[in-house]
Amino acid sequence: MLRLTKKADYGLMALKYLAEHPDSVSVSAKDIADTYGIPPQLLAKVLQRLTKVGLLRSHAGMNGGYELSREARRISAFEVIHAIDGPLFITSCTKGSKSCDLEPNCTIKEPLARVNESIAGVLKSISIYDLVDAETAAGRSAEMLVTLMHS
Amino acid sequence: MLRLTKKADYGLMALKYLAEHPDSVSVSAKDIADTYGIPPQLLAKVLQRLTKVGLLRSHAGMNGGYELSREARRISAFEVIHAIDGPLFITSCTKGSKSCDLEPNCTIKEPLARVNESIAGVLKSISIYDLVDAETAAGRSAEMLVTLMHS
DNA sequence: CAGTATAGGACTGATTTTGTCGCAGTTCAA
DNA sequence: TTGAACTGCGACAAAATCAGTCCTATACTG
Repeated sequence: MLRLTKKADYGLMALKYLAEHPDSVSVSAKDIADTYGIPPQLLAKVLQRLTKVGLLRSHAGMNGGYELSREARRISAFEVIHAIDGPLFITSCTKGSKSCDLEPNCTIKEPLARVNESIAGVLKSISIYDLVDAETAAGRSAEMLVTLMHS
Repeated sequence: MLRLTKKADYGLMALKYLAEHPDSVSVSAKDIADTYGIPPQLLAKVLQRLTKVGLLRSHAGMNGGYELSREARRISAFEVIHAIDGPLFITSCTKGSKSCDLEPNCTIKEPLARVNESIAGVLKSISIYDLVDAETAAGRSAEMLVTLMHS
């Protein structure tokens, strides 16, 4: 439960790949798909969406491909996931603007909104760069938070 | 994306209801389903599962129903969600014990494990009681964490 | 122009989620 | 002791979502 779609996974992996290859001017969707064994056309769509929201810059034609539009350190996992999977709602009732259709009202929605924010916060604190170098400050801070919350 | 199933929602709502009615010896699935407009048989299954994992005590027969097996303060949202939706994995690749089937290896899985733990931590810090009284310490601590992470 | 890429719509199949049905066992109370 | 009101559970059906493919158009390079 509570898991990312494969598309979001693919997107994060692709961005990580791009962050690891800053030398290459641009990398094609096929290149990335091949190295990870991802269906190329599916990854292409994911990258197209990430381009649309401005996280990537695309370059059509021969030797074309994608590149990060910002440095990896300034792209959060949240942005990627949000772009691909849509808005983050932990409760199944909150569908966009419309309120819960359950009778009196979804009495649980409001208190869980905080949880939602907490999770979004965690995701926002993780950058693509953190995926490359797992031993980074943000990673450690996330760990710290866990222990902090357990206390 | 990243949302609970309706079953988990129903489960949380039901537990909250039970926490709000400690006077009643036991409440039937139908009672709760009626007050919230939830399909009764579906809620019944959810409650059966929660009983199975020991969060509820059931009582068959006339005037039967369910009651919390512990005080609301000592039942976490995590336990409920875990019981209903299964283990919490943010990456779609981590299916149980088996590692990712993506080619070299899902390079993203390991760094996201921390995120997973952070989210689990947030969920563990929220009790059923917190859902009843949204202005509780744990709720505030969760809020605090969000601001802390944004800094 | 030929080849390689992105852009994107339409569509199909797989998987998951949601909800229903039917039946067996339990308890209570008239 | 019988029937109504419950839980417990497996099998199914319906609906929604996700994953993946196909096809066509367009853009850029040499």
